[in-house]
Amino acid sequence: MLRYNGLAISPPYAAEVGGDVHDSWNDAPQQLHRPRDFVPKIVVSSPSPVDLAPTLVRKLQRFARLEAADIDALSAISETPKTLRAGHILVSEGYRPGNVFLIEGGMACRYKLLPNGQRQILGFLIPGDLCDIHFARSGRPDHSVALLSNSQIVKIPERRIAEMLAAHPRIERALALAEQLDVAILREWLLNVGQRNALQKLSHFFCEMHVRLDKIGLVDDDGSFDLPVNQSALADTTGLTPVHINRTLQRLRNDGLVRLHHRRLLILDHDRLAATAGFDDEYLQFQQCKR
Amino acid sequence: MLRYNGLAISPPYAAEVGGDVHDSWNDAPQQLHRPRDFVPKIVVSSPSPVDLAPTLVRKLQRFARLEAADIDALSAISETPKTLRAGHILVSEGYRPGNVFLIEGGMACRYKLLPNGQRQILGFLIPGDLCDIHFARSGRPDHSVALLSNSQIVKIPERRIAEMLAAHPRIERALALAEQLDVAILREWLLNVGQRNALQKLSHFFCEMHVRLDKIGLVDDDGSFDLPVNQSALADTTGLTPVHINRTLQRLRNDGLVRLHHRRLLILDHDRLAATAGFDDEYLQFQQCKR
DNA sequence: CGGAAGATTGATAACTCTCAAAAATAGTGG
DNA sequence: CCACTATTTTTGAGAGTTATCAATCTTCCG
Repeated sequence: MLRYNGLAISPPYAAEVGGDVHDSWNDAPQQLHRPRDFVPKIVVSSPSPVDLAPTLVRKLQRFARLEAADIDALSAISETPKTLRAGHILVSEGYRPGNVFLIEGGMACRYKLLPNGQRQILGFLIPGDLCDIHFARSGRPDHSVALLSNSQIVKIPERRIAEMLAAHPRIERALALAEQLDVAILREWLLNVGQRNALQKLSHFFCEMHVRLDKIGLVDDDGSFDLPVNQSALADTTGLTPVHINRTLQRLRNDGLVRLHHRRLLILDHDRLAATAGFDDEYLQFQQCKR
Repeated sequence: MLRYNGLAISPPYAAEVGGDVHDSWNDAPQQLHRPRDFVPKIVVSSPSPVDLAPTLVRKLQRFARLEAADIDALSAISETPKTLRAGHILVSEGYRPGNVFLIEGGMACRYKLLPNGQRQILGFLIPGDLCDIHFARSGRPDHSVALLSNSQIVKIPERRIAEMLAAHPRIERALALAEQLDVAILREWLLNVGQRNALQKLSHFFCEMHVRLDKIGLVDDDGSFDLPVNQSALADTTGLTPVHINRTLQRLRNDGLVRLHHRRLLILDHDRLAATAGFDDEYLQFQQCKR
């Protein structure tokens, strides 16, 4: 039952169990294992002063009709992103971050650890996602956030966020709605982990990431996208075991549904994948401004 | 794997699979099974005009320092509660409710259904809980809410809620924080269902309900409280099977930890229960105004 | 090339599920 | 108030999915 053997818990997470990371922004990368290169496939954002936080603006426009002043404000709070390495811990459970982080490129995940080292991944943060308005405003975070790949991260001081929200109610509303979507995803995950079998869990996760990344233009024409996870991370996402993930992955591969190689997922037959998952993207369609 | 045999899905839920309930406020009770009496043990609220929505005010005061005007506003929107029967569906997935419901007494649960009838319970609503600000403001609900026991429910039109929130930012903030707590609970549930074994899952759920109900004064001196669930509901809460819940419950009982009788849970040894669950109530302590 | 992390495989165990039936409990109606 | 019925709880046996353990192979990076 316990799984604290170096497989499930990669060094950066294990290190944190007794750690006391506060603001690791300028730290040298913490991970002991080899860093994986972040290959910005679609978003080739070498951010220029005129095009700051493009991912955030694009995302929020799905939830509210932003005006020029709003977009200016968003640009004003967005510093140039900094590239942090895979394994970097943005938010550590119990320690008030004091900052909000914006994922400009790359990927991160929320997770909780059990005292014995078991890890449950609670969600994935993709470009445009903010982490975390509420950590900053209230209490200590009840979970941690770490980078899955080398990622471009914008750090925004808590105070500037607060000022912006106060001055721009449309942004505040858009963020609140965006968060509602995150909660809807969380609910679907509970259903996924609680009720479906291994094959369904894994394929459902793949379908969800496909839809989410497709919305922000990170899926290639051939239906492939970056998914910087190893099989342990998939295990901690679905509540399964790395070994069982391996075997389930093989089934999906042999059935001609997906291929996961070089931290990229290729969906070969989207319809059949969705069918085996029992996937219905309705819960992801929550947004105010449909186009 | 499938479980659509009358055990897991009680009639009211099964009936809803193909149903189209919108506003069932004045409907005759929908459930086919025998209604369970709601015995208001602690809250003996025969609500008088001067003491409306006491549960909501008390709850929100945990999250913000409300002033007299705020409390007046809360009283103003609160009609006299109506007693609805166990099984009543307050919110039905996909159908915009148009109202917000306040649980004044009794208990309800959020849940999602799979096409084959499997049900995952997503959370419990206890007195003082509101359901659901966000359903009203945006999109269609992605899950349903049903009463677990005969309950006293206040119906509040969407528009009145919106007006109140606009006029009383402290209330809005308190509600937002209250919702953050709900999300923290949801995250802990995902950890629970994903990573713990049957014994831990069940005892963790019991610990959580104990803390939540204790905060609002619904736990007796002897450590017992109303928990209007059958073993199928516990199964759908934890992602287990009714049969396995039964056996796990027996273990807890034989170990002298809890007794569940007449829809009341008696915790015999709180410390040992928390120990077997690996329960840490930190995630439930999220609140702005500690006293 | 060397070493570490990750993926894969095989054998075995364990937890949890399924099925089916019996016992107990609670609400219904005469 | 008692019999009657539906629901819920309990039990047993057996099956199945998933976990565990341990070794090997592969890949990646320095």
